[in-house]
Formats: sequence, structure tokens, C-alpha cells
Amino acid sequence: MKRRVPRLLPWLDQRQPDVVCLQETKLANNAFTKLLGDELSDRGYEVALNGEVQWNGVAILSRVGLNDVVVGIPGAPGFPDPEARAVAATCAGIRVHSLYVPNGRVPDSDHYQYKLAWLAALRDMVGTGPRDAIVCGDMNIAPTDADVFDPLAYADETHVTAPERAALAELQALGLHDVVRDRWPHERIFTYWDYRGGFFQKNLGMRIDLALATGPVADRVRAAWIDRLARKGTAPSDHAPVIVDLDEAPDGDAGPTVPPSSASPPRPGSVRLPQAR
DNA sequence: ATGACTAAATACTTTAGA
Repeated sequence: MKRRVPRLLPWLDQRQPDVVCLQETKLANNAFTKLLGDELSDRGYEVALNGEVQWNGVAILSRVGLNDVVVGIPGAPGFPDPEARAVAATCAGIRVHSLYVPNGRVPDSDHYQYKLAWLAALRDMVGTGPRDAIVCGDMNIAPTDADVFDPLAYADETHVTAPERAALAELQALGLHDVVRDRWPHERIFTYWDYRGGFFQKNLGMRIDLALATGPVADRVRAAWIDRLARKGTAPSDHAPVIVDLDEAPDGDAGPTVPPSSASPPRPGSVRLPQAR
């Protein structure tokens, strides 16, 4: 996160998101607040944090309300102890989840089994949650071969194996829509490019950062895209932000937590800027 | 070839990422 502050703050000022989901903050909560608390509150953001000292770490920033914060996932496994990989909050009537799914490292390894069990716990939480919801973050799974620059590039490695894709499909079977792919059904779109080998310049990437919305939220999507520009320049993350623009909730369909004076529609964004790389 | 980049800890190397 420290390394990404000079990228995050101008990006917030440029894109003006109402809600931001961050992953891989790699900061304890008190260090995050010390580093960014004033800058974020000056911009009108409330913050929900689930951080730890060196690895992982997720956050939600919101300037349209931030209620009912839940840190972590009930019943999720640890490795071996619980890790800071999930935080949820209700923002303008929408249940927002910021997630950093375990990497899995090597198929069939302990970490891989952890990843699958963690995804099952995530599914259970989202499945019993509110109707209006959006699941954002680094899923560490490319949903299909079309989400990898070359299906053979990561063959037999994590992120593309059948069990991982099945776990993601089980989550989506709750009725979640992959709103970016729905808007760009045939395009070559990626959210992650390895730092090595000039992969970004060659556009050799993977689409592993997703925004998955329940039907009522998906119906409000006006635009959904990957902010490739944010992967350029000095000291970028190796992931690009995913941006989702939503229309206002339809009349009579607003949840009880929607502020009556909310003049602009919520625009949840799943962001990977803070990867301190 | 387990490499190529990048970041962070207590750190001058190791670990992790995907």
C-alpha cells in the first residue's frame, strides 16, 4: 500500500468512485489508518479494514455510507490461522464484498485445498446474504480459457484448473453476473499482467479480478470496464482496477439504507492498486 | 532453468505472488 499511495490518490481524484474495494494492502489496520486516514476522510470516504502486517489485507472505501461491516468470512478456513482476505459492508443499499482469494500456489497442495475450502465458505456467506450484492476483488481464478492470453500458458497451474473454476461457478450459481464479461463478451480483456518479460506491453495477461453482481444490481449496470491506464506509468500494481457504473436504484426498489439525499449513483469499483509491488 | 519482476519484513536475504 505504501508504494501505491502516489497511484491511488490521483486515481481517486480522477475517477471519483463512490465505493472502492482494495486488495493486498499488506498493512495492519493501524498502519493503514496512519498512512491514509486523513487523505481518505478529506475526500469523504469512510473505511472498513481487514489488514495484517505483511501479506494479504483488504479494505472498502465508501462515500455513500458504510454499514454493517463484517470482517472475514464465518466458517472460512485459515492457513493455518485466519488470514485478512475478506471484508463486507452495505453501501447505499448494496452489500459489497472486497475479497482476496487465496492463490493456491500448486494444484493439490495444502494451499490449493485451502483455496477451495475458502471459496465454499464464501459461497455460503454470499448465499445467505442480502438480495442486492456485489462481490468484488481478486478471485485468483480465470473463469474460462478466454480469460487467459494463452490457455496453454498456465496449463496445469493454479488459476485455470477445473476444480477452481467449478468453485467459482458454484459461487456464480447463486445468481451472480460477471458484469464485465457480460459487457465485453468477445473482447480480449485482462486485469493482471506479470511484471516480468514485458507482458503488459505485449498484452499477455489474465482476467482474474471480477465484479459479480446479483440480478437486481446487474440490471443497474450502465458501464463495466477495466481501467488499463492504471497499469501504466511509474510503480504500478500488476493488476488494473475494474470499474462498474450503476444507475440509481429504481423507485420503490431502494433498500432501507439508501440515503434519501444520494444525488449520484453508487459506483463500486474493484481495485487492485495497493498491491505493494 | 522454478528463472524472469516487485515488495516488505528486521533485512542485506527470504518469502510470496500468479
